[in-house]
Amino acid sequence: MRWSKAFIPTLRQDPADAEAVSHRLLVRGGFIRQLQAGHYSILPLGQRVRAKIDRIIREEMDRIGGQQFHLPALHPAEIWQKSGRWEKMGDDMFRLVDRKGADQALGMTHEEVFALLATEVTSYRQLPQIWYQIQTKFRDEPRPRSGVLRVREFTMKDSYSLDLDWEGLDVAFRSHRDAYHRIFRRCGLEAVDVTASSGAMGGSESVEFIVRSPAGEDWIVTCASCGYRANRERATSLLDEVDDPEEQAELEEFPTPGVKTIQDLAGSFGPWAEPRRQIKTLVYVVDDVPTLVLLRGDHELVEQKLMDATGAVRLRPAHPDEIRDLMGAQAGSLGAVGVEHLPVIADHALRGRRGMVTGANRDGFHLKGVDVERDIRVGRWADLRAVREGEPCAECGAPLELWKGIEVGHIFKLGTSYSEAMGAYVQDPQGNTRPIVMGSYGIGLERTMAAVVEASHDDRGIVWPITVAPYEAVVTVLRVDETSAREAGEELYRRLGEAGVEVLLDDRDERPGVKFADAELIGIPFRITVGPKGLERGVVEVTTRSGMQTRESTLDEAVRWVIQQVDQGRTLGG
RNA sequence: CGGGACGUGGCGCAGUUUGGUAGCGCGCAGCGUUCGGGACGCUGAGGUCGCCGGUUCAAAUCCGGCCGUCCCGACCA
Repeated sequence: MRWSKAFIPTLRQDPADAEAVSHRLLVRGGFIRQLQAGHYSILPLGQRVRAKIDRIIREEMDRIGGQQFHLPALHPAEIWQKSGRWEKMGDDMFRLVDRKGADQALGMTHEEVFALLATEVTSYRQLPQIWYQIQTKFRDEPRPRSGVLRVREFTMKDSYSLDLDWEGLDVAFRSHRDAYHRIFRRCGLEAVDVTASSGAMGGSESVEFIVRSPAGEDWIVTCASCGYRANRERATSLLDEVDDPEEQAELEEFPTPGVKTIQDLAGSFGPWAEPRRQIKTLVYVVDDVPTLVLLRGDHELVEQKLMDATGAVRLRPAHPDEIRDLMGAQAGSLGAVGVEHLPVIADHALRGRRGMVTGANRDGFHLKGVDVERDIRVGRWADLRAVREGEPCAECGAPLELWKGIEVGHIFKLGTSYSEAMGAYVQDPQGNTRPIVMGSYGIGLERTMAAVVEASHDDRGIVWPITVAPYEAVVTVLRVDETSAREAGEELYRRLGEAGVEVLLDDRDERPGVKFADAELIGIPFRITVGPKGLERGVVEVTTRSGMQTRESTLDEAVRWVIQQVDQGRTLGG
């Protein structure tokens, strides 16, 4: 491609709306443009990058026996009603009505459609199967953000495994896990697999692939000592020693005027009211049922854990007026002591605690001497609290680390819920009819592209790994008005192209600074610079984008070297 | 959905407080001089000031409503 003919709209200044590095650089470099919040046009450079990621994914999916499909993006409501997700997906699903008045949905994921196709698999002899597609997904995200990291319309590789039994699913799950590691490694990413919550997907077990980045939205807990790693939605840690008083204390109400927060209370009274001696009482509406959620005063709730523990589909904090109606007091003076009319779910950290402090359900009053088991009717115990940095690992006791990352992939063990819902059964060797055991596996392509930028850039711009770079080399011609330079550039361009190198010829009539800055911004791995001055001495320059080292060589040697480097680089991680 | 900020040529911004001719830098077009790290001169094109309504002799500017975008919190590839 000749740069003079290419549509590569680079920007000299950072776009005003872009905060995240990948957003900033992908817009500045002319890879993407926004149409509306959460919807981006992929420009030619971005398309080339995505096509490379697409290809790597297909190679690795095919390697584990995957077969590629292409399914509709518009679905009849019936299939979603059948699986129960027409309701469950709520506002996240784009819905529309066709001219006949039939309800339609834009696909957020394709368990239903694939399970429907799986009804044509009728014998265990046809199993296992791995089916996949690379296709557009639509999710009406409440808050799209960070450029292409979180959008409402995106390309996903989704695959589905079909097996006779759970042992088969284990195999499919493991091969996907291995394939995902290869995919991300080939994209130049270091992705960590962590145990995660299954969320709206349902199922028994799930693993996320996370790339470390400050632009990420997931908090990850890892242990350097034993290798434990989990999303904070699932992570646990050891609790510190409890130093409650031995003897039973009397329950006693005491005035706490003006006290609204855990901190207020701790500050106004002695050590017996410190946060870890308090019971935090939250009111949540769990699938329309108001519920008290209890945590230790210094602990923070993870809402996903509450959803997982209750199996809830919808969860929200109660509104202030609801709280007043239910509890007779405002947030700040709430407690679960004596509460009979609401379900109470409590975090494990409160088990067996005594001498605790909590709200009295009377504004300006609290209770002390609370014995959790004696005074509170806990309907259910669960792990609800957020792990904090430095807490001891539950496996080995070493201090845990907490960091932010981007979720580029997620794999789920689904089980039989979708096959049962859609009627996908096979006969086993004994002639019994059994539901197909399914797994579901996803990778976000544009998000992967953005994650690469997040992980690989410098103050000049993007540093693409060769495997996903839009072009592998750029020939930068200085002084296109000078015949010698122009002809040498054309020759380099031709020879590299003939050798199969994806090469861009910067034949624009621009000053050197502009050309260098653009080539570095869009992150082409190798640059050959041709100018009249060098040519007088018979040399060109070869610059490596990562590290920005430059060396002089003859034209022949430069061609040879770049071809060799590209060949080597393409096999990265493969 | 809660909180904050913003909306003025393709991009980045000033002008709004105190109503009165729509401006700057970059980019773009033409010509010339330059050109191995984002050149310079001259000439020129390009704007419903997010939208609707109100106040006023007069609105980018004041008032009301709506829409859009970004950031922070709850959701996911």
